[in-house]
Amino acid sequence: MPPRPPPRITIKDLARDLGMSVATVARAFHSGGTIAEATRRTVLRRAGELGYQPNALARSMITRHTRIVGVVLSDLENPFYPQVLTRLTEALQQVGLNVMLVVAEPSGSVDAALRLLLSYQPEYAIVLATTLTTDAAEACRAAGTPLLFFNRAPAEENACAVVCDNAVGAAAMADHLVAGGARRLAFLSGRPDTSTNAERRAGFLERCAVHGLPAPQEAPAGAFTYAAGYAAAQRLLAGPERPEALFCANDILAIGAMQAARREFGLRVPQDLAIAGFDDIAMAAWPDHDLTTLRQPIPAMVEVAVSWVHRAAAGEAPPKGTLRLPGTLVVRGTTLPDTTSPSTPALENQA
Amino acid sequence: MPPRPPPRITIKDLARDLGMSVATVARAFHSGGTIAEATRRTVLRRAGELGYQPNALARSMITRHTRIVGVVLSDLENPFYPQVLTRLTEALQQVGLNVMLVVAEPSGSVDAALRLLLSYQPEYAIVLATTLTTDAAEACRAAGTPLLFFNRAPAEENACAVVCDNAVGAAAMADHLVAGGARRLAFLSGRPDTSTNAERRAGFLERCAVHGLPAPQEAPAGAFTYAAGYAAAQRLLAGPERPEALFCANDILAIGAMQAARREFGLRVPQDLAIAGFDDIAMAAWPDHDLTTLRQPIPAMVEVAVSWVHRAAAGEAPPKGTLRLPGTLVVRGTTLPDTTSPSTPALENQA
DNA sequence: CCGGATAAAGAGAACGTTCTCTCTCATCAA
DNA sequence: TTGATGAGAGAGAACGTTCTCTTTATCCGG
Repeated sequence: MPPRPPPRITIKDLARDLGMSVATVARAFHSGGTIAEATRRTVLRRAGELGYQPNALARSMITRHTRIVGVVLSDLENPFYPQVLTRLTEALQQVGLNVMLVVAEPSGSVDAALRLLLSYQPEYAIVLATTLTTDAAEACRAAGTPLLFFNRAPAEENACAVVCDNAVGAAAMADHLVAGGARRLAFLSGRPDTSTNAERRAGFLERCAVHGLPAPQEAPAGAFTYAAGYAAAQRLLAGPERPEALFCANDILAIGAMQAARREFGLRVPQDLAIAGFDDIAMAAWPDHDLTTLRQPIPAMVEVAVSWVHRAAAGEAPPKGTLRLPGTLVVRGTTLPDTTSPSTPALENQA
Repeated sequence: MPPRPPPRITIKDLARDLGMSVATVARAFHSGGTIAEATRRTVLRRAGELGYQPNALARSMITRHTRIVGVVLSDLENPFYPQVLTRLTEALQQVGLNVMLVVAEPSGSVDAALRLLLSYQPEYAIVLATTLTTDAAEACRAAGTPLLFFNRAPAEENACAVVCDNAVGAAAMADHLVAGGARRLAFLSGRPDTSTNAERRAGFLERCAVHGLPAPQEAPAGAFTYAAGYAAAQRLLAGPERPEALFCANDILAIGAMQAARREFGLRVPQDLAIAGFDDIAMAAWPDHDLTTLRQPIPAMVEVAVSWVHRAAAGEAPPKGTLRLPGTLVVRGTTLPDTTSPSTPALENQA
């Protein structure tokens, strides 16, 4: 048994110091309740002097609101997610919510960590960049913690998710590549078991069919990493029918693929091979990559997520279903500019 | 006032269901205390069926141990820190500690967020990649929360910190650049107010003096970003005396600088200009960068940090002072290989 | 001058645990 | 048989808050 740390100053100490009752002092710290303005000021001033601050744990016990939001995360190596995590955390902090982080790396340790998280009675759990096992999801349900999937559309019907509209974005990218003159397209896929990969692929292939093109070649990278993109592109480009344009399931893959095209095959991008990604991570805008991509609407996605969490903390039931927000096509130097007249079928949601 | 969520199942419910006292059920869940093995199994089985799990908040109230560790973070855009955060969080999870995240972005909102964190009575606060205001540090002291600086060596005497030995690492890099034949060296600095920048600069300049070289040129980037590195290198290389080797305060700066050298001046790296960084982020190993750098000993740093936190949770006083762990020189393609005989003064701590 | 509002403050229960005592009862040596 | 022993279980306080209820002080119309 670990020994106890020195006791911190409590509301009782403060009340005794001020010669007031505990109830009065407590009233000074939260909005409801009737207290004279002068008294409140006295209490707060003295609290500041003594360095007293209400114990959030004790408060949470009785209010049954912890103001804790769990964030479950894997794949922080993909530069897209640090950006998301930063913005999400900041936005939650802004409304007085605290983030408890669970890193769900490779093995099945997710469940243990999630269970630990749930024991802190988080008001919401935001799952970033990963899906949960059935057991884990069930544990959340049993604990009464609503789940919000961010950037993943889970298969379950009554789950709640915020994602970029991957299919529409991928279709827009198909349009752009075709408008640049490409006829032989290819798709470089990431982790096959992710909704992001599946939706981008489906949206892309479908749009290619609409354009009357042959089915794009496919290069499975298996993971959303630079190395996987490099290797997959190497295999693809060594094939007999080299594509003219390559759409990658995300930016990191695209950057890896581009490097493979340049180094291993001496190809010029975009003249010999147009390359495009998805996400618009910061790196995509660097001059050495200058990557055409589809920007995910992170601010909007974060805003939606935070507002749902915030409203749930106020008692509102979380919405069901998957909300798809439109991304933006960002044309840079790795694809050819549109040459055809804009006669391709109109497509919504690109702004 | 937000309405109360539906009540979760408590230890009382479980005790009533089992026909046992609350005390007996409680004993089944923690190691101390005397309980028959059969009883414990019965309790745990039924708890599993009913989905009961002890409320960590209530437990923390009485044990005075929250098993919460605060992690204060800025600059998650620098790819070095996601890696650190991931490993740190995983390691803490492994020993049953939970991470509460505070993002301290630009403005003075750090203090508010930190105060919110402190109200959850974290057992430790790990400050990553940033320093705290005096007020914030004082608030931690008053709250009895020990502070651990990670990758920052604070000026205060009695602070506790784990860092890479920046000075020794920078000196090793100076040796390497000199061994490659360079005589005109330069240093590209990041945020001037950070200990990492100051120590790397000092170690580098000092070692250059030991080699009898003229004082290196200095290019202030002002921030640890790609864009800042690009711009600073552009200014530096436009000057009259172009350096032969450029040591950058971190990898992101180096990658930006390298791109500026290639694009803006058509320089070949390393023949016309050798470039080196610090950190060894994943990107440094990519073939398009292939950056010589000094690898920070993240696993060792994390291990030390976690062991301190873990021991503090067991009641041990946190150590004072700054622990400097040696990094590793990683030679890649952006610097010339050693040409001189290894006659330079010996330098410790490079393994 | 009185009775009833109303504002302000106090007393004590409650939240869901763990901790400290106390009690019961089987075991066992003498 | 008896008393000491100890394992196992129960009762109730405690943690630091907020909530509900009650009490006290103040004001005002009639």
